[in-house]
Amino acid sequence: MTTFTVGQVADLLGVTVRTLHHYDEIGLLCPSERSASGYRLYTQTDLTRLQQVVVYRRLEMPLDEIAAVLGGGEDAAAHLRRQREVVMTRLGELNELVTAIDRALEREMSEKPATRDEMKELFGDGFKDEYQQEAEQRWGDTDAWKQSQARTNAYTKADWEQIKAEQDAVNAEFVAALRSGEPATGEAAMAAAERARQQIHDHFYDLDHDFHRKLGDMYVADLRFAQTYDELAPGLAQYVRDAIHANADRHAGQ
Amino acid sequence: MTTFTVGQVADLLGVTVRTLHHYDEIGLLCPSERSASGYRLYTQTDLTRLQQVVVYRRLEMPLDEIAAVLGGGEDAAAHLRRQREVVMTRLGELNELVTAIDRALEREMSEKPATRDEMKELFGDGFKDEYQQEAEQRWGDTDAWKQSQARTNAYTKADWEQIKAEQDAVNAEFVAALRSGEPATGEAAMAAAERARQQIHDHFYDLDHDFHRKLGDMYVADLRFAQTYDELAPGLAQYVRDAIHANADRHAGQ
DNA sequence: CGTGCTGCCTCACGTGGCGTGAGGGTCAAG
DNA sequence: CTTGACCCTCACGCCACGTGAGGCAGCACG
Repeated sequence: MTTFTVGQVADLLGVTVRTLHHYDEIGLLCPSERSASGYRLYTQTDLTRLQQVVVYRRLEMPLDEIAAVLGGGEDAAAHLRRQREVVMTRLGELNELVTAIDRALEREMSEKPATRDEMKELFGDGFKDEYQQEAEQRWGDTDAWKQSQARTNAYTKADWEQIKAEQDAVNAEFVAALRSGEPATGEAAMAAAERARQQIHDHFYDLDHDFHRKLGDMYVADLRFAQTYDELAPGLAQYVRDAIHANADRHAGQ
Repeated sequence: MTTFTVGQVADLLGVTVRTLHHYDEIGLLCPSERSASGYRLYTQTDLTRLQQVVVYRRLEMPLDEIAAVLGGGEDAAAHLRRQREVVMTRLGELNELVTAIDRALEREMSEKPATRDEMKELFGDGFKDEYQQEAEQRWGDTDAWKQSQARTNAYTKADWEQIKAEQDAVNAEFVAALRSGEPATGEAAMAAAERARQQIHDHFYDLDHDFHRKLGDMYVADLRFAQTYDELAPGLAQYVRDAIHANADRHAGQ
């Protein structure tokens, strides 16, 4: 029987000598022979087994699992099919990784996190430092505030543009509903209210229907909000507040 | 200034507390404040930095390199491109591995016709009896269907393995073309489309370019096909469809 | 027969990116 | 004033080896 020493095996299968020692240590692949002077001697059978190990290893399967599947007494074809499946899923993961990198690259190229000036340009008078400070004083120690700060901090200019667009869209829905003469308790107004809530929930902080009521009340009570709304359409602030309450009632009733 | 404790940060960014401790230890991300009692307090600046770290980590970049990127010049884009290449290389390796496994499988295969169970094992969810039946209802009275049935009945397991491998190879070509940024009307994409057609033609039923268009359209229209393709790469279904049409156009023009 | 040179052996510690306690302080709620 | 959920700092464990150190084995050359 022709046998091979560690070095030869290492060259043949593209692994290091240390790796073979390691596999021997943990009992994953013990050479079936030893020379008189203690040299490891690998037979053909050892080689085929090692071949399997190498394939599994390239799939980043942990060694104990490899030992398990090789010990399971399956035929070679079963191993190969299993290996194939593992490779394919790994391929999928790597594909996702590539697209993730691509997205990161894209963002790196065009849109670094938005600066304060860019925000002002976007939101105009609606975005004021002093207002920010006041808000922090009022809400600063709440979870919602922290969550909001954490998220918005990472938003890029593009993100903000999209958020702004969504806000405008929802506001347009409110205006349309109001203009059409539908009451604030109507289906369209409630749908808009729900979308408004969802949007805050998605982009800023967890917001349930109960807390949304308080926000709605504030839109009326706080002149700066009321003014912003009423500039879009007279009476809109109150209308939005009522729609929010109606929507919250509906979800509470269910 | 709003600050966050380890637990909050961990929840927000989906890492463990120990990881934050580790990043602090190695100096990759040290919280810029500490409470009187020694609690780590992370500021928003820390959060944005950590977010960068998390992103890079998802790309399997070692921590010291991440430190280099975040600490050194602003050349994050270059690093991302390098990472992309690394991942692409691994993708290539895995593709080679797949074909190697497929060749090994082919050798292992016996000559007996494949059973239904074996087919399922091979094609996974892509092969469903109900889908087979639906296909028969839709196409059962066409020549193509009969031809396909006649041929595939005689195929051995080894045959199926090879067909699957060929399919995967063609799909890989499409993915590569898509990734490279080449349009679906490009040479590589059209070549892949032609190979796809040729393959169906060889293994299943006579398929000319005109009918191939309809198949392509179905890849987009039928969610089951679209999903299978888009799992390989987002937008692949549409890309394949367009490549098929472009290829058909070319052959019609000649 | 000695002298190198290469290859093999066995310890045994190092590495990266954390996981997993141990032992003990801190903080808000009840 | 307790209780339970957090937080702290060590410090060792894990995997799959890498990387020597110190010492035989085997073969060619002088």
